[in-house]
Amino acid sequence: MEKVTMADVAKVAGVSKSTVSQYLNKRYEYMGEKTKLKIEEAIEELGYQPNFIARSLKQKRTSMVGIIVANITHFFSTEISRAIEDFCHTHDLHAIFCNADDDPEKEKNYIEMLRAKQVDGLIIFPTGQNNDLYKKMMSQGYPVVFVDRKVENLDVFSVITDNAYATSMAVQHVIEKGHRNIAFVVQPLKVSPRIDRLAGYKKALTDAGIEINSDYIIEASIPDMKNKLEQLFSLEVKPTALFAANDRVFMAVGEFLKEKGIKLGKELELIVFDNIPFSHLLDSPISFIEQPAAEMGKKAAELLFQQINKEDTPPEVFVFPSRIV
Amino acid sequence: MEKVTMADVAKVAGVSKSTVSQYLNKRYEYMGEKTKLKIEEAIEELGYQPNFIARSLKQKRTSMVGIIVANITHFFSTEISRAIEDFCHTHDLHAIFCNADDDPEKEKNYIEMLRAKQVDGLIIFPTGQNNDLYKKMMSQGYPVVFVDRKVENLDVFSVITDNAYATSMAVQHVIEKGHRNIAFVVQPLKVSPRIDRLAGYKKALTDAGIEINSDYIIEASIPDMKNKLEQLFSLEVKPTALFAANDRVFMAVGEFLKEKGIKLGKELELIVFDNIPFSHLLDSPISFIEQPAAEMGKKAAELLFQQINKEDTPPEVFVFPSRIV
DNA sequence: AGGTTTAGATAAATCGGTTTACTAAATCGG
DNA sequence: CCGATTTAGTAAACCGATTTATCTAAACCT
Repeated sequence: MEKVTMADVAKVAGVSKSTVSQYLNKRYEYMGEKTKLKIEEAIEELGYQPNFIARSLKQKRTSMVGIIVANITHFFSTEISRAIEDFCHTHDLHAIFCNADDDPEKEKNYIEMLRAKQVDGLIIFPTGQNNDLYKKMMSQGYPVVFVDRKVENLDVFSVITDNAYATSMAVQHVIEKGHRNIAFVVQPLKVSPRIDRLAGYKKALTDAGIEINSDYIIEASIPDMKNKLEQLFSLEVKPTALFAANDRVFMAVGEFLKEKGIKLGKELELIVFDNIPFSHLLDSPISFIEQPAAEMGKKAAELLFQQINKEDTPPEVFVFPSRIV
Repeated sequence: MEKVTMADVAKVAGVSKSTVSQYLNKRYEYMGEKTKLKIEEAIEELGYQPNFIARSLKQKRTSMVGIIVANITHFFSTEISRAIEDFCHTHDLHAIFCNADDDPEKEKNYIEMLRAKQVDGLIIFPTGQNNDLYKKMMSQGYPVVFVDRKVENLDVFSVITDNAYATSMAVQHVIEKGHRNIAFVVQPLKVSPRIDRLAGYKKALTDAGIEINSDYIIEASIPDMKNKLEQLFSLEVKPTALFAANDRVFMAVGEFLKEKGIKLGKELELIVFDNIPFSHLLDSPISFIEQPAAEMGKKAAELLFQQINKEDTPPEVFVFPSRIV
């Protein structure tokens, strides 16, 4: 395979390892022109490629950051990831993405493996179920930023959206259009955005003096969703509007409606909380709440970068506004 | 921060570093029960986490593989990535994803940095513009698998779809429906799938005895596409069917049609080559050619795994069938 | 008893760089 | 011309593990 090491280069160039190292690190302060050239040539001749692993071991710094995404096929996540990547690229950091699949076990696994790999910091879309581990990292002063979801009782940099507010505004909007029977469909309330969105929904109804009807609130996992929707739409008073709390819910609802032949717009008004790639191509009149994924990703990366470079500021939660489209 | 090393554990447990190492690597062959326990306790007490970097340096093996994706926001890519990730996860490999943005410079950059990081192998969606570098890797016997695109004159494991065949079948299908004026829209013909799809389109027309009209073939970058489409739809004989060579093209075309108020189905038949997340929710009658992303990703990962484990088989190209939906 | 196994553990070399402390030669001011 | 300073380069320690060759003490065998 390949085994050219710094020692080989040194030998060929007729200098010491140290000098080659200086050269590679561009410490030219005290270095003769001829030496520089000789090293350059030797590197060229041997096709030498430095070994990052060795360097990292000594420097205790890998220039890598880990990103643990809850679901890599979720469009919002890839948008954020993309932004993080861009930032890292311009700051000489390398991003490693992992997919935790919303599974706390996997999340734990990845956190541990990334730390074992000595990544310089972590950006996490937390499952929220690994509190001890989170706390341990905080107390060790390890650089971490949480994205998309907040975790209670934890002093950590976070980047989220105003889930409750945006939802409440959107629902209020629908109420103003004359709707009274508004359904809210959500996956199990395990993470903060879902909880906050439900809270926003309830607030909007309450503010408008509409009673909250628990029949209209569906909390189910994706496989169970169809059944629950079946129930919802066999109520004697059917909903005239429906709020899908995220894109997966939207997909499930969309499939269901298509199957049942329920027409959007006339029979049912639909609001979706999430960025959807082809949303503007859909001709149905669906409202979307879009989160500023790019800005959020950039911010998260910035916050991590600051921590890695020991700019000591107390953890803060950054809330970005979502907008209704 | 954190600085517990194996030496610390050894000291606390009252044994030598070597023994601790054996323990961690589960070489229990010659190890007393009491020693095992002492080490276990010491690790627990100190909260010791092994340093992967150090291990990798010695073992010359990082258990990491790099995946260089052409475009991370491309749904097809994330589906493949997901499958690769799954495979790696079950085989104790860790996947690092990078986004080359279809930029040969970035691609080169990432290849070099991943190799410097000593990843055990690479799965690449190649830009096709770094032939020297590809060749170098091949000649060094470095484990590599190409995905989605093939590169000429290069003996390398590849996983692709039958682009020409699938396109040709789809176009044939449209011809059977009675269409004669079929447009083909594609981004610059820089990578093999685009070229092959165009070839498939031409073949279907020729086979059906339809003359190829170059006015109906649009090759443009996404920003230029709108203008070109404008031209296409101001021809005196407008196309009645349109083949979008991938999802980006589809988006551009979709936007254009929406703007112009051109109705799909009646005025224009649309065929798209690519997996689209919400395709089944669109009520317009669009045909999609879907590639078996999950299988392809798995296969690619398998091929890489085999190479890493030195199972010597000559490079092969695996062609997966796409299906029309 | 004396020699051979064998179980259990270890010292030391190694991986490929970085970094520190040190030396030798060249330059300089007076 | 001498001592001080600057310039150029090096030897050796180090980072935190793995691995090999070695060692010891007890068990085993005639």
